[in-house]
Amino acid sequence: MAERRRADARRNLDALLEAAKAVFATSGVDAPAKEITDRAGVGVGTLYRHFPQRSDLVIAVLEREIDACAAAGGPLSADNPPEVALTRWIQRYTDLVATKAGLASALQSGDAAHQALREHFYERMSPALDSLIGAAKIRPDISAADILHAVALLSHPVPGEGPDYGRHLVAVFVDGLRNGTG
Amino acid sequence: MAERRRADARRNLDALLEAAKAVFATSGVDAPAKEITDRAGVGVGTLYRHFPQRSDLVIAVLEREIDACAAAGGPLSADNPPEVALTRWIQRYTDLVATKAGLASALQSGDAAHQALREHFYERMSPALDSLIGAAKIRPDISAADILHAVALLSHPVPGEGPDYGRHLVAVFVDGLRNGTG
Amino acid sequence: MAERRRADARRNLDALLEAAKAVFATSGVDAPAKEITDRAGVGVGTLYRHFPQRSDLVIAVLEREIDACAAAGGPLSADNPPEVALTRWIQRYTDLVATKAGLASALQSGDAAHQALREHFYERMSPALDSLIGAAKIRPDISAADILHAVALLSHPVPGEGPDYGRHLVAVFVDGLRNGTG
Amino acid sequence: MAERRRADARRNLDALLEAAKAVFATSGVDAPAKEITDRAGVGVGTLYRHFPQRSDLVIAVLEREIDACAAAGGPLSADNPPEVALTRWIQRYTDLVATKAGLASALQSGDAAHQALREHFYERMSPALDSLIGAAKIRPDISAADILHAVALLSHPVPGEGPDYGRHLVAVFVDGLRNGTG
DNA sequence: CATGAATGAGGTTTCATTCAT
DNA sequence: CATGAATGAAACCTCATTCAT
Repeated sequence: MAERRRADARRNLDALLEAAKAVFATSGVDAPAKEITDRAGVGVGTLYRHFPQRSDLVIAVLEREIDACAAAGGPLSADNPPEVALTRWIQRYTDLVATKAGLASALQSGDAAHQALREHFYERMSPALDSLIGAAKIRPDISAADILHAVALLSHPVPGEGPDYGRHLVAVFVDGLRNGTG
Repeated sequence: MAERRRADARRNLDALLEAAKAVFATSGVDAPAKEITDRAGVGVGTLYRHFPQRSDLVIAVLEREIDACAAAGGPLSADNPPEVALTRWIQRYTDLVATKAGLASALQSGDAAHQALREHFYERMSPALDSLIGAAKIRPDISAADILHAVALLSHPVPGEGPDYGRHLVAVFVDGLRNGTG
Repeated sequence: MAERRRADARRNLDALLEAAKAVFATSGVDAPAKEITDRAGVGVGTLYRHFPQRSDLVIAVLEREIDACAAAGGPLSADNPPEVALTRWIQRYTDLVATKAGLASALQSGDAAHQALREHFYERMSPALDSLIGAAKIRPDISAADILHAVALLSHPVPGEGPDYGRHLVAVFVDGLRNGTG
Repeated sequence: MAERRRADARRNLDALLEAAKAVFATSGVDAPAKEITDRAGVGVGTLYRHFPQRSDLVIAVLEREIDACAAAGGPLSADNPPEVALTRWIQRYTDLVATKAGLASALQSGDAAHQALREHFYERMSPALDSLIGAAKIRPDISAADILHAVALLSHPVPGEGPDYGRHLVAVFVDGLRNGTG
């Protein structure tokens, strides 16, 4: 009985995460709560029970992908020369930020509702990027946090353009990272 | 006589512009209309009389500075080698976008309410930057619009940081412009 | 000098009446005051000086047309057989009501502000219609006032339809007038 | 349990319908939403939840009576000769429109907010009247919709007169229906 | 633990009316 | 007498959030 309850709760939670993922992609992270709960087929109360703050939901939705991206740093630096590893990882990171509509703006917005997300995000990403930076040679006046921040900004989706546009701008920035050392 | 009345109207209009400038700086360009009118000491109707669309107000607040920035391109390219002129102008542009809180986000938001601002902005800035690009040698896969867009993104104010932070990131991007494809 | 002032005032008043006539026809009697004054090329204050209450303006506008319509009865009955004169006059009256969007409601509302209009309306129209009715043969249980009222209602403009629609319905009613006598 | 909640909701909904009915009768169908919700003792949000469009509320208020009137056509044509059935039904329809304040004006107003009401209304009434028209002989240039519209107009309540006045005018119109073109 | 109806603050926009010039 | 800028009440609609069931 208690198990059944837990199973139901789990199912609701999964439905919410799935729905939120889809809605965030189309309407951004500030989409109305109702849009998410309707799609998940649950009441709004259920959303608020599981995710009292909006960031809680955003974090939960993106957690796996954030973790996967952070974790990709190890294999990349094991299999590639440092510069290549860094470039590849930034590309992966760019794709993450560019394709998860709303992530970029949530990271950059001053909104207190996204504070927890920002903290979580940088906590995971900074160590991963730091070890890549340590191996590769980049200009010393730029930190991991700087890169994370800059790439997130440059990856902001642009209405008329596809995700390649952000990658293009990021490539210029990455070139600049090497350039300054010369 | 009619002059006197116009003086009153002018005073209100100035108060509105002043208030909007201040409010935009603290609360962004999407701040509630009431916040602006209260600060200006006028009724909401007065705001809507002068600025029916939100963009109209944003444009009015920033117009002089936008125009001044665009106009600075000529003297800069007359007095400096092309590369220096370009760099200096981008610095000036960075300062504009970075210090006018809300401008950066208004440019990047897909919000229809800011469409007129975006058009006005790019109409002024693109020609100015285009002639600087033509003289300086930069990678050919980047247009004036790309630079305007990227710098606006990188200049997004960051809560904990001063305006130098944006300049720092922009400097890296500008270094990347000089590279071919690395 | 005083004459010049009076001439100017008269011109403004005429412009207001002309503008109100046009605006009432398209936007109804509750159209924004600004719409009328803009069309007249005067300030709103001028409107309020001449017509402190909205009904004052409605009355002034409609009085002219009512007088013109009532006056048309004489010539029509002089130049046509009685039945034709009646039909033609009702057509003219139909056109009056159909194009003045607020006349019917002003006549029908219990509003004391429109009392003067109602009195004037029936004072002018009833004799005109009465002499036309007297010559033509219609059922005796219907008075001039009944016809004026019914036609005004049937002439209410219908969004999707042209003025012919009202004329069509009125034609049926007019047929009913003859029919009842048989 | 869920039943209890639904009972509350039902009570609110009934209160809204009751309040709307009363308010429509005194202030017309365009009365402010707040006037209705205050009278019902609920928040505005509750009104918008149940009736997103103004027409939805108007329809809900009048639905039963509209349906009852439409349904009366069958029995009438079963029990009476065609002409009598048509006349009786139009009388019944006249009473409906004349006594439900606001219905007549909502039907006639061009307001987009009442579009759905008009559609609902004509969807129900047209078939009922059509079958009565088919049996009775009336002039062919008049459709069911024309009659519904004309009668609604002629039934507009007149301050100084009772409901018989509208019936009188409608009777003339109905007589006109039997004529060809006179 | 889930539900979803209810709330009501909050934002926008429109206009009738006043009144200083 | 004319002007039209200013006012601010009023209406609309939307959601985030609560809480009784």
